[in-house]
Amino acid sequence: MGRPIRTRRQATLASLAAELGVSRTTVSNAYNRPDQLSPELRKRVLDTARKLGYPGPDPVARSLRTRKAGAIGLLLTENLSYAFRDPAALGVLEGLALACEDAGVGVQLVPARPGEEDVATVHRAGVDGFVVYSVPDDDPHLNAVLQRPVPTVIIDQPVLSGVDRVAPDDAAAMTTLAYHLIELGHREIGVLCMRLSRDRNDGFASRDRQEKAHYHVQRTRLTTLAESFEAVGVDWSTVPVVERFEHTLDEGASAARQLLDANPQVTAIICTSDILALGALNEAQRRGLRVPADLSITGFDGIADAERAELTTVYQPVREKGRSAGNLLLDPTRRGQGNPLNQQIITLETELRIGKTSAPPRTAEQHWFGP
Amino acid sequence: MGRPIRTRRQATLASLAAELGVSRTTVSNAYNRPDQLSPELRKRVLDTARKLGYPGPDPVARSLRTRKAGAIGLLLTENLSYAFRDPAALGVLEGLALACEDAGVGVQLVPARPGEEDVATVHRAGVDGFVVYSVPDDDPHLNAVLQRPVPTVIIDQPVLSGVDRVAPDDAAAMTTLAYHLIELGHREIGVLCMRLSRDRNDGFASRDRQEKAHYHVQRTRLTTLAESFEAVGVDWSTVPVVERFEHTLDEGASAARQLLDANPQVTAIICTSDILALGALNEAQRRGLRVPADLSITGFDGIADAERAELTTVYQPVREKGRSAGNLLLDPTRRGQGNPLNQQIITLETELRIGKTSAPPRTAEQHWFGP
DNA sequence: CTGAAAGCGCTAACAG
DNA sequence: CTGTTAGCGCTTTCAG
Repeated sequence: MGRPIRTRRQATLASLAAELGVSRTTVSNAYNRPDQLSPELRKRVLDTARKLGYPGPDPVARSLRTRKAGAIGLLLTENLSYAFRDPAALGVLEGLALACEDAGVGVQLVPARPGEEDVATVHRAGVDGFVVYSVPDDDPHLNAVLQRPVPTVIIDQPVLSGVDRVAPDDAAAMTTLAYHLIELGHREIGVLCMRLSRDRNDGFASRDRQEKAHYHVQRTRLTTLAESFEAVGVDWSTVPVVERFEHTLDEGASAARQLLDANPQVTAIICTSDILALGALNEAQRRGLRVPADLSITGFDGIADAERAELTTVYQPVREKGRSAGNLLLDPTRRGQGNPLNQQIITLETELRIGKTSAPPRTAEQHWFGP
Repeated sequence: MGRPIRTRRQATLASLAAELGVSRTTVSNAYNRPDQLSPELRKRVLDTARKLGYPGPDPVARSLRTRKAGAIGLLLTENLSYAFRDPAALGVLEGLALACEDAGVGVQLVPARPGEEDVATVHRAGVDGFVVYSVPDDDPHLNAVLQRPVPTVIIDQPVLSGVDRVAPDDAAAMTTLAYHLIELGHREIGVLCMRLSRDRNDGFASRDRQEKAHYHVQRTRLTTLAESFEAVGVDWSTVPVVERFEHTLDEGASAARQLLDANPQVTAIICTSDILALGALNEAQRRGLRVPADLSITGFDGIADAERAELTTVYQPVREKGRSAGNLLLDPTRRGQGNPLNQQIITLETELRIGKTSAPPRTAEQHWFGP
């Protein structure tokens, strides 16, 4: 028999059908609807398939026909190395993967390089929907996703008309945290935050920069903080806010160093993430500052390491964020998306977790509002 | 104009061409080969596209035509929650993602539920290749992947004829580690290992079970260990090996507890992963055992937390594993895969890292082989 | 620079 | 239970 030996993918559903002398439908049914043909015939089909080296229906062709790719795309901020090191981001990814796994749907990480205009990757992704997580609100990739005629869920992004959204109430959470510190008596504070925009600025962030930040979460946390403290008479323009582009313990430490060098009077450092706070903790220790006696430090996110360190922080259910987003996307009852009237906004609960890194400042009198 | 308002995806390349009065080729070129038509015409095409709500060429149809999906599939062991919590697995994922990002290719996490025979997810994944990482060697999903007519790279799996493979030399690494302990004088040892097969067995693992383990890495590490110690007169059948299905610090601790309760005489616990070792460290501390004075503990992998704890361990470049696998898959010069003669086997370097958790046993004389 | 022709490989009615 | 008929939406020679 002169059949080619190693020319893969020479066999196709049609050629198999021809070889067998049956119709394409029958072969298709052998794979997709076993109940639609006799077991014997099915066996014959499958056996011949094996003999011919036919690997089963081509997934892409099937997707084109059925209009289902069997995967959803995940658009993450910038370099993946960051995403894979950040526990909060990982939690989201895990939650999403779990939801998709339950539905037998794949999760495709769509490469989205920062600077490049290679929005093409978004256009080329064969997926049934997108989840967009924590990208700057002016990211061209986000725009490209919105262009695609598939349902999209955004996580931790500003509300967009007609687009489902999952996020905690960052503003409320931050307000609660702020008042925790305010009630303890802190008025001289400093802030550490993550990158505010796509351009790198490792150092103090002006109020203008804070308000114009393109990372929605950071912007919200900062402006909420400002409002809370201004409500009790603190002039926000005097509050030092140090920004870091990279999100690591070391950068948190160096940011704290920069902050404390310039503002030794601060009694509390509020960080917009646990990672930064943990780094700040290291720096405090290095300087011989006792926490919380000499300095209070707070985080945000509630990652495992924070709990271990008994950090005062805001816990947010990161895994739940991913899972909700996945469920929203996969929910078969929610057809007709893109319709503003049918938009879902899911707000997740957060929880202030008071650890051992916050206490009244040494010199200030306390302001108790309670009994 | 009676155009439907919200019936998404009504516009197609063909309808756009018709509307414009040009050929489909021209429209296609407007998107894929801008240099093949005048800027004016291109602009007109794009403008009309926007007006008609045409979102650009359909990715799936394009994939069918070009025979390129623009993504590679990743088959991971079992539940993702495990993969996303294990630093070694994450390193692999990160490395792979990095390599793919550089090539503008997506990474699709293919859901592969443990027990289920839902190999369908593998058959349905529209990808240009697969990376398989650390699944049991009898996993049906692996088989399904091998069936697909696309290139595949396996990581940390037994060598398979004609399939590219990336892995460290686990045997050599474990031998080196074993001799480190042997030279220190340890003869009474115990072992903690990860799951050996798909069936759960939290407890002692018989030698038979060790040798028949379906997780290649675990099997290799254990059998190598056995050989090394038998070479210096230790009867391996007397060496307690405790297995754990879940891979967490707590399970490591509980495994150590089980081991030490039954075998208080051991002077060293060798763990097949850092996580287990770190858990064992916790348990030692809980019992008031000093490490390494009273008990030596070693890990395997070289994750960040191990370094922080100054654990004696074997470092392996996990990120590099993922990256090499990705590069192998994406290398355009390596066509004609599946050919045994063209098979690539990449062996990664490992490094014994002696930390502060290994020292001579208290009571034994030391056996120096050196000067 | 543009168009016509020819499928990529498959599934989904709808009849028989 | 099986076959016929029609595309899914796109790219790509190859001529003009």
